[in-house]
Amino acid sequence: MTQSADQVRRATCGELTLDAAGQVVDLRGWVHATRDHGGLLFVDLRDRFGVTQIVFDPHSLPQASELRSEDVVAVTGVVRRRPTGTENPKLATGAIEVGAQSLTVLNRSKTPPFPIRGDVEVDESLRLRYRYLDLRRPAMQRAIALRHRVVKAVRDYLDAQGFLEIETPMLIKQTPEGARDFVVPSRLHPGLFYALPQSPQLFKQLLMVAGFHRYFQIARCFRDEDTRADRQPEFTQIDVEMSFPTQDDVMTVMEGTMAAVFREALGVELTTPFVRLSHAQAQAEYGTDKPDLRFGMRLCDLSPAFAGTEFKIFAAALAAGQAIIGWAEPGGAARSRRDFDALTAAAMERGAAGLAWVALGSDGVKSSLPKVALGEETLARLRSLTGAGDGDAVYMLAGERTATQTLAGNMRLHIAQLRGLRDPKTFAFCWVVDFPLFERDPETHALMPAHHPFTAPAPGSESLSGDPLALRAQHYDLVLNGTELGSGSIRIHDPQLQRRIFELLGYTAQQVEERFGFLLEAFAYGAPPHGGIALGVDRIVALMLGTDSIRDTIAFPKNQRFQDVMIGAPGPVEPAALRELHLRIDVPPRAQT
RNA sequence: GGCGCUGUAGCUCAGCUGGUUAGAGCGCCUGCCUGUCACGCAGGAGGUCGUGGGUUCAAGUCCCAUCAGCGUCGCCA
Repeated sequence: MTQSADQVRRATCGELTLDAAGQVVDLRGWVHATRDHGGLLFVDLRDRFGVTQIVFDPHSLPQASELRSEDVVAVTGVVRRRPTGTENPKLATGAIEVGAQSLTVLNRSKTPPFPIRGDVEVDESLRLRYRYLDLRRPAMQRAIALRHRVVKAVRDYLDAQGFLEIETPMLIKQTPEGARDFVVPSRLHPGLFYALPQSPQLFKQLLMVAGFHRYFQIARCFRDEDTRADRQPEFTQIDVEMSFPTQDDVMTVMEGTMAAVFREALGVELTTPFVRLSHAQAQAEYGTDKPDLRFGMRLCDLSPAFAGTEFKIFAAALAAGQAIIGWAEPGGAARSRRDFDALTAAAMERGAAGLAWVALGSDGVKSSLPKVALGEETLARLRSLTGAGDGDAVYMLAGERTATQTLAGNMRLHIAQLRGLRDPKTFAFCWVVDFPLFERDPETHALMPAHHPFTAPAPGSESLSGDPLALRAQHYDLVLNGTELGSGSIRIHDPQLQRRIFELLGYTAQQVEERFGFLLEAFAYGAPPHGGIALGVDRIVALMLGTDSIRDTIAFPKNQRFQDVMIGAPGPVEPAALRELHLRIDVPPRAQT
């Protein structure tokens, strides 16, 4: 009965087909399901590669009746064609089964706290508590495998384009600007601290100074910010930097990278080059700097259509120098009064004073606007400006231009959501370019970089003269389906220009020397013009999966409060460790958990 | 830190205006079953109703506090 070792083939649970019929195989895996028929026992054996049905004869292998879900076993047996009519087309291995000759239980499993089979919704905190079991479930197996293929496609593509993958340090120095740093005490240098990198930004620029020409890294980044739904204290970026590029060069490389990623990992062909929008155009037509281009409903300025209007609210807004922003919803005329009221309420929840609408129904025009405001001429202009036709609805919001565009952009997304236009299987990429170089902090009114202070001004803005807010930057964002995947820029390589930027941002010469002296010094030794970008891996994978949560793309994520409930992190450290580090804990009692 | 939603069996959930012994499906345990694959059939175990206090003759249900989870806003140059 027993086979000698060289006749037994090790196989995975996903590979056996009719071609293997007659072979004696050795399968190892987890007990996925058992179906005990008394005189006959079926066990679905599972590993990462699939599921294979094992058939036991309980008379010859009585211990098979003891098998339970998630036990780990080794089975040898003969691959055979299933009896006609009992094939399972849902299974890749469904044409065959393995008639068990021997069974070894390698390890028993307790009953799992939630089902491994199927994609049953389970409370996320429980999943994270038992992440190693959650990861066995099909959805997470798919997600982690997809993530692997994404990263592999990035490496393969960039390698072929002449990029070198270079690691940069995790223990670096605190930078007072930007997000809060995670901090690591130094034992050898009492009282001093390392910081974990928020990104490898300065190191990749130094790698360009070092002449590596094209660098990338799948880089872990750390930010000690407050919690947010779609945020993790550590996350992963595809970090890229190039020497001597134009903005277009960087964008072209990233378009190729994304095309390779979607082709290799998902089997989806992207159309390149991606759509490019100026920052101003994105704001005007979509009310955001990360537009969702899966659907239309572009915003437009309807102020001209209401010049001289008798509708007091619009007239007052226009007189105050404000704008009327509108957009058309195809098919929107079919909405009921109740629908329009609900949309109005949604707009007001978002901060609008109200929402005006016009339904261009085939049986006549209905509107929230008074008749005096909707003459033939006004209607004609609404149609021509928004592109609305019969059967469509036009919406209008009045107020301060930028805020109203933002609000309208919000409502545009809301309506698209209601209509199911935000299809997770459609991938609409775009670039947003021509960003301003600086913004003003709304509270302190301090000038701050729109991207970061290493971003080069656009041609025409290099002199840094005039209104700083009017300066443009060689800064570009990659956006997918209304989500920002990442930001990049051409960097400053001229130490004089870099110093002037720091100066404009309000740094003293001493601060610049302390924080960025090494960078400016490096630039003094023949720094090549350079530029790059960083894209969020977690987000890319989440969008490819159609999930809202980047936690579903990370094997061992932190929960919403940035804790790992499985290993219990963060946790206290031994008093001896604190003494060695010359640290004393001084936590107010209420802040202790 | 603010606001909102949710905590009932191992899991997913139901439980009305307060009223007998708190239910369902799945899972788990036992038995039966030779072609199932969401196997079937019969039986069974399993609950401090998040925690503490209050109102009431009576609280899973009402009130207060608190903890936890989720979501959201501030924050993320």
